[in-house]
Amino acid sequence: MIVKSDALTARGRRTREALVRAGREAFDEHGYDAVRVDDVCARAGVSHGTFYTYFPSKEVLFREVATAVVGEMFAASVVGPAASGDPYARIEAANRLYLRAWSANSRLVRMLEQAAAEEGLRELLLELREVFVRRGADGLRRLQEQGLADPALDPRLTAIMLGGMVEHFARVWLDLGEPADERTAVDLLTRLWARAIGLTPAPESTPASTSAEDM
Amino acid sequence: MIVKSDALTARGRRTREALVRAGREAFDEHGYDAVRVDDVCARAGVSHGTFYTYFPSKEVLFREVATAVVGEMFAASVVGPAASGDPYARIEAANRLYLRAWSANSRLVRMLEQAAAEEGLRELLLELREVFVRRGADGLRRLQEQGLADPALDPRLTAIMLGGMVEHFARVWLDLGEPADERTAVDLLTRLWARAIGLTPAPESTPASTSAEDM
Amino acid sequence: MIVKSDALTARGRRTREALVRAGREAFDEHGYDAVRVDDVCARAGVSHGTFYTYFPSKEVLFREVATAVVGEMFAASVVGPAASGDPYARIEAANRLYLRAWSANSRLVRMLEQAAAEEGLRELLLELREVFVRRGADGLRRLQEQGLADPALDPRLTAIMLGGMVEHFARVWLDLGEPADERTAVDLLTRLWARAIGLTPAPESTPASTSAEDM
Amino acid sequence: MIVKSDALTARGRRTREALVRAGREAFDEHGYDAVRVDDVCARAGVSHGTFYTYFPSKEVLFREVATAVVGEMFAASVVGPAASGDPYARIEAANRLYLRAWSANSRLVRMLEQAAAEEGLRELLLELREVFVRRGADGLRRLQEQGLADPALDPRLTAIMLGGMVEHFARVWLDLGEPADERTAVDLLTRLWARAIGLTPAPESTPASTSAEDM
DNA sequence: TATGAATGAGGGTTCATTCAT
DNA sequence: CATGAATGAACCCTCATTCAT
Repeated sequence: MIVKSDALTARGRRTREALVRAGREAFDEHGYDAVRVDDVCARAGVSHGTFYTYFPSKEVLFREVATAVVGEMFAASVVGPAASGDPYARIEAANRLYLRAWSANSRLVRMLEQAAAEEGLRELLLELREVFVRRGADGLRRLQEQGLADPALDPRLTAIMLGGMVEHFARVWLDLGEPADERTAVDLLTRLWARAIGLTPAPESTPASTSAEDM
Repeated sequence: MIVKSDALTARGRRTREALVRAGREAFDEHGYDAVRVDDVCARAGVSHGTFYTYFPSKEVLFREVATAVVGEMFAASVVGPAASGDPYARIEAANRLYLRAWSANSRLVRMLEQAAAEEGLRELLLELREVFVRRGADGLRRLQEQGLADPALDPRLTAIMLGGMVEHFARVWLDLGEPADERTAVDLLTRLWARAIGLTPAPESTPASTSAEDM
Repeated sequence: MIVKSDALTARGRRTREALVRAGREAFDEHGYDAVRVDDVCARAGVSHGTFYTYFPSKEVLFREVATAVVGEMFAASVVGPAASGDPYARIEAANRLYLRAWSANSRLVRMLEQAAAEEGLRELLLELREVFVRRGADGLRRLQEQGLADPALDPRLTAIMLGGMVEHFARVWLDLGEPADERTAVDLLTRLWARAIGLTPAPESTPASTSAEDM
Repeated sequence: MIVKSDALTARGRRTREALVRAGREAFDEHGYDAVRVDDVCARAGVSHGTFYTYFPSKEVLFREVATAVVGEMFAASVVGPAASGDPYARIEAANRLYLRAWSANSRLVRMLEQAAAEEGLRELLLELREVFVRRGADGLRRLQEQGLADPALDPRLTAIMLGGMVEHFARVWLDLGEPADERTAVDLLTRLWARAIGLTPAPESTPASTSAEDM
C-alpha cells in the first residue's frame, strides 16, 4: 500500500524524506537510468522493499525529485528589490541567479529533458522554462515601454534566445573546462544581454555588485 | 568476426549501410537506451546475428552514427564565400547554417550528451562544440581587429555564450511550440548576436538573404 | 544484490543451500560448460532471477562448490590414529581414504582442471594436490629417518608420482570398467607403494584392515 | 558437400591439411570449447565457409585431430630392440617414451577426456589407454614368467596403476612447477616401477641410457 | 572449390516490481 | 511499517552452421 505524505507517522515521514534525498543525490550523480532502486535504498539506509511503501515506482520518485528541484529553482531565481533602481543591475542580478540556479541543477534538468520524451514530465520542463522565459519577456517589455530597449524586438522570442544563452552556458560551463569564474561569466553574460536588447545607456564598466542576492 | 568498411562485397556494404541508416533513425527517434539491437535489425531487415557481423556492440554502432552526424554538421556549417563582404551578412549566414545543423540533429546531440557521461564519446561532443566555438571566436577576433566589434570582449567566452544561444535555441525551438519560422529566428539571433558584440554600424533593416547557402 | 551466507534469514539460507546442492549435482553430472544457470535453478526449484540474488555469476557458484568439495576431500583423507603402529597399515589406510576421496569427486576434480586453465581456480587445484603431496612426502621422510624406506628417494617427487598413481587410478577405475573392487584396489596400490619406496620388511600377505576408517 | 581425403585435388589436400594442423594447434593451446571455427580458419588462412567444405562440424575435425594424435602416441611409444637385454633398461626405455608421448600431448588427452563424456570419442580414449595398459601388462607377465617379478601381482591391474603413475606425472609435471628434468623423472619413475613389481635384482645405480630411443 | 554474408538458437545477466513474513 | 526473498521480462552477445555467389 502506497503511503501519501499526509497520514504518516513521524518515522514514516523521516523514511520518506530520506528516500527523496537519496534519490535526488543518486539521480544527480549518475542519471536516471543508471540509478537502481537498490542504490537509492542503500543510500537511504532502508531495505529494498520499503521503497515501494512510499513510491509506486522509480519514475514517481523521480517525478517528485524533479518537482522539488523545479520549485527550488523558481524560488532561487527571484530577484530581490535591492537591484530595482538600475536596469543593468537588475539584469545582472537576474543573470547571476539564473546562472546559479541552472548550474546547480544542470544534471537534473538534463534528465528531465531525457525523461520528458517518454513520460509525463514534459509539462514540468516546459513550465520551468516558461517561468524563466516569461520573466525575461516581461522585463524586456518593461524596458521597451520605458524606451530603454529596442522596441523592435519580439519580447518572448528574445527572452527565449537570451535565456537560452544563460541556460546553455550553465550547462557547458564546467564541461568545457573554461577557466571563467562566476563573476566573469555573469559580467559577460550581462553585457551581451544588455547590449543585445539595445539597453541604453550601456554602462561604462562593470558595476561592483553588492546587492543582497550576492553570497 | 567484425568486418571493416573496406574489404566488403557490394552486398556486405549494402547491409552495413542499412544498419547504420536504421541505427541512425532508431536512435534519433527513441534515444540510445530505448533502442534495442533487435529494433535496428528489424528496421534494416536483417537477422539478429547479422548485426554482430558488422558491429561488435550497440555502442560501436552509435559511435559510428554519431561520428557521421558530427561530420555532417561540420560540413553543413561552412559559410560560403558569397557572404564575405558584409560582416553582418556573414554572421547571418553562419547563424542560419548553425541553426539548421543543430536543429536537424538536436536529438542526436542530446544523446551524445547522455552517452558522453558514461562512455568515450565525450571527446566527440567536445570536439563538435569546439569547432563551432573556435569559428565564432575567430570571427569575433577578426572583427575586433578591424575595429568593428567591442575589443573588450573575450573572444572565446563570448563565442561560447552566443554560440550556446543558437545551439540552445535549435534544441528548444520546436519543443516550446513557438510559432517562429526559420527566417524570423535567424533574423533575431543575428540581430542579437551582432548587437551583443557591438558590431558597428548596425544595419537598419534585416537584409534580404539571397546568398548561396540559402536553400 | 548479492547476499552473503551470514545475514540471511532461514528461508534465504535454505534457498542458498538448495542452489549450492543443485549446482554441485549438475556440475558433477554434466560438467561446467554444459550446465546452464537455468538448469541449476530448475533443480533447486527457484526462478531464474533468484540465482543472482545469491551468486553474481555461474563461475562464482562453481568456485563455491569446488571449494566445498576440496574441503571435504581434505577432511575425508585424514588418517586416524588407529593405524599408527604399523607403517604398512598406515600407508594402506591413507591409500584407502585417498582413493575414496578422489573417486567420489573425480568429475569435479576434472572440472577444476578444465576451469583452472581459464579462471582463477588454478590455485585451488594446486592447493588440493599440494596437501596430498606434502602428506605423502612427510610420511616418506619419516620412514626414511626411521631407516624403513630407501633414503635415496626424493620425498617430494616420489610422493607426486605415487600419489599420482592413486589419483589417476581413482579417475580411471570406473571408466575402464575393471572388475576390481575397492578392497583389491587398495591392497594392490598399497603393495606397489610400499615396495616402491623400499618399505622393509614387506608384509607377507595383505593384512585384514579393520581400522576405524573403514566403512 | 563434404570432401573426403581421397578424391581431392592437390590444392584441396593442402587446404585440408592446413585445417587439421591449425585445428590441432588451436585445440592444444586453448581447449575444445574455447576454439571457434573462425580461429581455426584464420590460422589456416582460409575463409570461414571453406571449413565446411572439408568437415561437417567442429566435432569431426576434433575427432580427426584426436585420432592422429593417438596414432602418433602409439608410434612414438614402441620400445626399440636396443634395450631388449636388460629388463630394467627395457622398463626405463618404455617409461621415457611413455612420459614423452603423454607429456607432449597432455592437453589433447585431457580434451579427449572431456569430450569423451558427451560424444563418441570415448572409445578412442579407451583404446589409447588400453594399448599402454596391455603393453605394460604383457611386459609384467613376461617378467613374472621369467621369475623376475612378483608372480602375485595381477598384471593388468598393476599395469593400470603404474601406467597411471606415468601418465599422471606427465600431466602434472609442468603444472606443479617441479624442478625435475626428464632424466631425473624417468629415473625415479623407473626405479619406483621396478621396485613396485619386485624386479630383481634392483640395479645399484641408474644406468646411463644411451639406447637408440634417446634423442 | 572458395568465399563471406546471413542465420538464429542459446546463454548469461540486470533490475523493477511483488509478496509473504 | 519494514524486511528481504522471489520473480520474470527484457536485453546483449556468441558462434556453429547454412547458403547464395
